[in-house]
Amino acid sequence: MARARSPEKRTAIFEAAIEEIAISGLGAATAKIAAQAGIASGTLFTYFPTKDDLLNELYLYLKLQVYERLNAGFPQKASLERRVWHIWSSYLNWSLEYPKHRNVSTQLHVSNVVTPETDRKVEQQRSVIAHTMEEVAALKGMKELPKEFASSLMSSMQEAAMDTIALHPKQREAISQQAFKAYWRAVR
Amino acid sequence: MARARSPEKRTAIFEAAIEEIAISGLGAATAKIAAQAGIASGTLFTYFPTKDDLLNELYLYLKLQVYERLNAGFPQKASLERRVWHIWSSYLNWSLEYPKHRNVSTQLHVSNVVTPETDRKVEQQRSVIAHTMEEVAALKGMKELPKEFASSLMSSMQEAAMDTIALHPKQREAISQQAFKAYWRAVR
Amino acid sequence: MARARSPEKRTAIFEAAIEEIAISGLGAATAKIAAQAGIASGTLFTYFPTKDDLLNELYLYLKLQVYERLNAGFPQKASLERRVWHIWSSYLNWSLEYPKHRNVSTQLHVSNVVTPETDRKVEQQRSVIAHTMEEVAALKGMKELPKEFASSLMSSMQEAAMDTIALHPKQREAISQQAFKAYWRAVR
Amino acid sequence: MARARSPEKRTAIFEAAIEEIAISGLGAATAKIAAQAGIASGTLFTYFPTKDDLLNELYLYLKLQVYERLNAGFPQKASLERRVWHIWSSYLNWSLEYPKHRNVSTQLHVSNVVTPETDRKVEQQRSVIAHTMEEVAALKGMKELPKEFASSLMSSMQEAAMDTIALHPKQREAISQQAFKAYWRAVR
DNA sequence: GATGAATGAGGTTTCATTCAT
DNA sequence: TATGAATGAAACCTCATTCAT
Repeated sequence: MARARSPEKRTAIFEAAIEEIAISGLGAATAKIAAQAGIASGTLFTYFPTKDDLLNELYLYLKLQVYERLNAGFPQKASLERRVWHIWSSYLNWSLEYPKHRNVSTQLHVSNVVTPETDRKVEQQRSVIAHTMEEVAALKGMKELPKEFASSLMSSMQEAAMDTIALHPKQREAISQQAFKAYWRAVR
Repeated sequence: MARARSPEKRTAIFEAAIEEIAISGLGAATAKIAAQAGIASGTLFTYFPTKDDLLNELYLYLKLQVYERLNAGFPQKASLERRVWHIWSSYLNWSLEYPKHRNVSTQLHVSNVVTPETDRKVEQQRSVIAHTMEEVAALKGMKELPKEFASSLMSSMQEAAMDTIALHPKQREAISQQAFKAYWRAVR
Repeated sequence: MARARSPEKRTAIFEAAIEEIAISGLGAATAKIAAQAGIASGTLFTYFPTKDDLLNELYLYLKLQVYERLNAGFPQKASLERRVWHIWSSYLNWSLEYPKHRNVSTQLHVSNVVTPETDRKVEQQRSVIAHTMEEVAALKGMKELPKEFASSLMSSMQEAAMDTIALHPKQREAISQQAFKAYWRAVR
Repeated sequence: MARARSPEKRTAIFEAAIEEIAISGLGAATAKIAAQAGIASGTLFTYFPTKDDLLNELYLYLKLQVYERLNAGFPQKASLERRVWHIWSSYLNWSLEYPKHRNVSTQLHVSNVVTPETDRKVEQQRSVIAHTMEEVAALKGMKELPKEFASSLMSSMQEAAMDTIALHPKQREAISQQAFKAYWRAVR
């Protein structure tokens, strides 16, 4: 499959897919996605051979976007707590800025369309935070638990924080900080 | 009088739906669900006028099942920590015993098919644990946060625990207990 | 097919069918007709073995009702014009009183569900007016035309009158009389 | 550019619909219509989004065909009687040449599927004959009646003529002329 | 490469009819 | 006899994908 010509169109398809999937779920019609992206329905298939391919690449697109955000301004030399706070707040802010992106990301995660191959590719991009999270996993609060738990715990606690922020949008910053403190108590 | 509508068949449809949705997602065909339930394709629609109705009632079915479990043997008079542990372990055990139920419950939760009406009905059944969770929300670790956070945090930490147990099934009991300790540190 | 017990229910089914067919056309569901008639859906089939049977008997029911109306007070000994006027006005009044009945009657007439057998039965009831209409067919205006034309002409001119009355309901009586005069000019 | 939507296929669908509806009524299956038109079942819906849309456009198609016929060779400058005769005979000939078209046109007219919107579009095409029919409405026989009656009367008398011709096809021309004379007596 | 008409399998839902109660 | 749950064929419509232009 020759890489398709216009990267702008590729991105437009992703953004259109996010829009449509947020409304109609993963059953969103490719024709609607194409229309929303401003291209013909057939054109979509010159960029992605299959709807499943689109969905997998979309998952990658969403995840990489998050990791790029985490990389940007990552305080390599700061204390562990400050580095973890960077990860925490970067992801939380992304989720709150792009609620549809997060929703679609979750739908894809829960569904069966994401292949192990795709999961592996995502995993490869985690390197930036992987080292930091390993340090967290070695802290007293986590050391009796498998090392994956610290990461899993962070994302799930962020879910909780986001749900709460959704109900009290004005207290966004305070909730983010207090929830992080709770996380830090749990892991330390 | 004609044949009465059988509750067994209703349940069979729910269980069949869980089976099929776990495999194919919310797009699972009603015809397949009916076949799996051992009834004719049309019969499904004498129990649920619409696929969306089925999905909403299925969500209720799943949630109520969990709440029943929590009620059973709830230690009303025990210490707060013991009561919270009951909630924690009851839900975790249910999820691990019925992984498909949990998966489907999550798919429904993330999707747009669950109506506010259904959500309200679910909320009504939370009374059992509501009181206990309010006590948790008043603890030092949570009192700076909106009161919904304590509940939200528990279910999200359970997600993390379950994900970890999925990777290390043999350490199930240990992970459950350690993760609960982490929760308790976070809220206390 | 043993004649079903309750004639009231039979009539209720006919009236319900008229109501439903006027709304949804001949595709009206038997279940809806039954519901409208206040009986269970299965019961309908103890009165009529088949939907087509119901439709045929309904056609008969509607036609006989009209002929009964014509018979009532038919001025056997009056002049031809007065007798024709009786037929004209009786039918017109019936149609205007029961517009749904007329509509359904037309739908059945145009469709393919009415069997020749049913048509023959209807024909048998025409005897009352048959003699009078034969006299009309012998008038100067009609004698160059096949004898069926005079009857056909009358019903079609009534259609025209009814359409016009529908637009000008207040002039009902005047239109009826003027249209009859036009008819009489055409046939005389 | 992609394949253009072909007017031939559109027409083929209309003709197929006429064929099928003449046999099975308005309940004729879209799949059967598509097969009869020589296209795939789904293709029908690229031409008409809905069965109801197809039916409405079909009604328009049938009506416009008639009006085109009336326009062709309309003797603008001839006497009123000759112009009315043109309308009379054009429509009658069309109906007799295409009995299925007429049958379907009637079924659609009686049914509830034709929207007011469609009726309005049909009305717009009447301009050709409108002027002539207004002259008829001003004649002595019609002047006591609302002006719509003259038109309504003509089409209903044609119905009568056609019914009679159906029984005596060999006398077609004679019946047409005699029936027209009867019409003329009625309106003059 | 881009387009969008064409395809037909498959999805949800309806419905006449049957039959256990 | 009356009931209405059960049936499954068939209806309408959607949609991923192909392919002529």
